[in-house]
Amino acid sequence: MHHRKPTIEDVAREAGVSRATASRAMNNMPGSSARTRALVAQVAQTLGYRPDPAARALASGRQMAIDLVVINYEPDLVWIGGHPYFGRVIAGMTTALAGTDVQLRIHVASLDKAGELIDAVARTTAGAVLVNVTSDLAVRFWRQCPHVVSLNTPAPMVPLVASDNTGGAYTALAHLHRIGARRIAAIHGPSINACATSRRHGHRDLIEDAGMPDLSANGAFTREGGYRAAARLLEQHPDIDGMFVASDLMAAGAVQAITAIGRKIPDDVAVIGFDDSIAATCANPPLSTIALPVEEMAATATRALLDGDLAPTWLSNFPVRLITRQSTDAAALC
Amino acid sequence: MHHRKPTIEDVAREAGVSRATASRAMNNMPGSSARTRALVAQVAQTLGYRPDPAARALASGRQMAIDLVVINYEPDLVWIGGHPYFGRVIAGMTTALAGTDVQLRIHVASLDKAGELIDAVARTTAGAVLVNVTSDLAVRFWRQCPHVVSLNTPAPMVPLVASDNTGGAYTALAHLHRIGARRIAAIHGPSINACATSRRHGHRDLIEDAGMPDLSANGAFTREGGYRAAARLLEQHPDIDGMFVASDLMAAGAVQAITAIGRKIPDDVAVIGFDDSIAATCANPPLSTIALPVEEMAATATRALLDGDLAPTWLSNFPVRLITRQSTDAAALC
DNA sequence: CGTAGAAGAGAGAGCGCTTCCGCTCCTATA
DNA sequence: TATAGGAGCGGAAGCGCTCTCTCTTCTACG
Repeated sequence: MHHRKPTIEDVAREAGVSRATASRAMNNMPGSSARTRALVAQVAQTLGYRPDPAARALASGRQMAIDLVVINYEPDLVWIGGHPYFGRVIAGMTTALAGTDVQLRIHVASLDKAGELIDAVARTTAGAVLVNVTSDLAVRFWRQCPHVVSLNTPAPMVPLVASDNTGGAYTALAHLHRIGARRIAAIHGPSINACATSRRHGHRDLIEDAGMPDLSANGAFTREGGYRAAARLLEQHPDIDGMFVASDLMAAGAVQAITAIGRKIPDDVAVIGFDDSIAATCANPPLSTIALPVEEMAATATRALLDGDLAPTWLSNFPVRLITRQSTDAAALC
Repeated sequence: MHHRKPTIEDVAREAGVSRATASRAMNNMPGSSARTRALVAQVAQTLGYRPDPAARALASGRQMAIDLVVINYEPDLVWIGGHPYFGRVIAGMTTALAGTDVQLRIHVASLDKAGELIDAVARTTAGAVLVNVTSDLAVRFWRQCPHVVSLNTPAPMVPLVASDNTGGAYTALAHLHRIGARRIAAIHGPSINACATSRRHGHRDLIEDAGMPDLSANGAFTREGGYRAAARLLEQHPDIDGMFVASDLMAAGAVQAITAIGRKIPDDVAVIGFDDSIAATCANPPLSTIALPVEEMAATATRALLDGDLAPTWLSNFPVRLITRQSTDAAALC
């Protein structure tokens, strides 16, 4: 037994055939008899042979990989696990990649190591999707590797797949207004986040159009952030009858804060979230929200990468959709 | 301008140096002057040169990748996005991989394509973590590539990283019993799922020990499943004063069903979930639950793969932890 | 002025695999 | 029986890169 891991050469020698034949046999290619095929398979098995993916990729010229790069602003990596968004992105990319032999690789880094990661991935990737990557880092990536798409975060020159966050926020607030809410509070996300900023704009647009006061608070995109912000707002403005929350996770917290002080949802306070993530359906009552086609967006980005048709300023504004549940409509089904 | 993508050869020629020099310069290796380094970088830039990862991996012998294989039993791939578990697994693996130059690749397939995927990945991987992969498929994988760890699903011979699901369920039910619940209903997960089965055992153990009746229902691991099962149970057994639900996602649905008919949580019915996923904190009131160290388990599995110390029957039983929130303790902080 | 030593650059041998090309041999057909 | 066609296999040329070894040149010191 050698120490070195067996190569196809070893298999061929042991089976008494040529490398070419061994390769054909193991890959079930035409031009190899069932007999040899079995023999080679047998030898490979006993030798514990595993083809080297790198060598195979190099020789055959196929086998690409697309990279998903996620920057994590929170101190704890666990955040990734707690956030429903990434799973949806992965699901979308996986769908687009199904059937191709392109692999999906995941890279996550905290903000302080983001630069390193960006450079490392950009050097070697055949194409990448950027999630949560700030504008400047996205540009840095693009300069090293133009084969990249940013998800939801615009950056100069970098191809972008985005959804209509501004319009979504406007729609959400319009819905609250339509069902009669006039004292509508808003909880925004961190301004470092491009989506949060767009949603803020949608909010501003509607309250201007409807002539309503600006009752805003800010928080991190977490349940706790939503809870605290909502509690504070309710204290400052006891007459609030509607609440727009820029993320379902925060909205779930807001719902808890509202019921904790004995207000009824939606009768006393109607609440609407954003994202249509799992947090929206798990909240109690379930949250009306704005659905983003995250999977579809991720799939589109991936397909663009595969096809290579990335116009320099290519941009795609995915439409969002209002979902009505019990947090704004008591009669909605559960 | 050639059609073919530029190789290091092209860069070297264009820069008037040898391949070796170009390689050294671009990889910032010692033995190359700042002058050449700049020149080569410049040429590479204008040529749009991107090193071929496969060739590089082959030549250098480094660059591994670890694969995460997920089988999706639900009809819709979106499920992956909706389920908090996978994000946590990825977070754990990422943590373990940080600092190494080992890549993380993700593979997802539906049940009907699972066999193909298993074979394809097993043929080429340097090591894999199996999530949600049934026992027989895990064995099939292991036979082709013993460098594998199954997460939470035991399979003969396949190295396993599991948590104490049975003990967790017992603990959860004991907690309900301790706070005074005597008519405790249970909602179990699908029996195809190994975790669900273990939790079922924990439930059976406790109701036997405590001499309580078996008020059980089954459902898929979804919010809807939990909602329906809880509604049914409450109708059949109006005197229920506690509910053990085998997953937080289902428990979030159960909470909605309970409050929908006007019962108070935890005063009328105390509820406890399982997983400590995001669904637990988003529920209203927030759910007491059993926390699984999913990230830690995934990290352990990954490290084992990296180190290569996989004893054939290696097994690790991670302890679970009771988390108390308002669904069993009205006084708990939010 | 002579020589040791270091530093920079080039030649070339692989890494492990796929695949094109051509050879042999076996079978079916005239 | 002669021969075309095809199936099965081996030889060998790479795929694009890294890295060791060798050679050249340049600096520094006696």
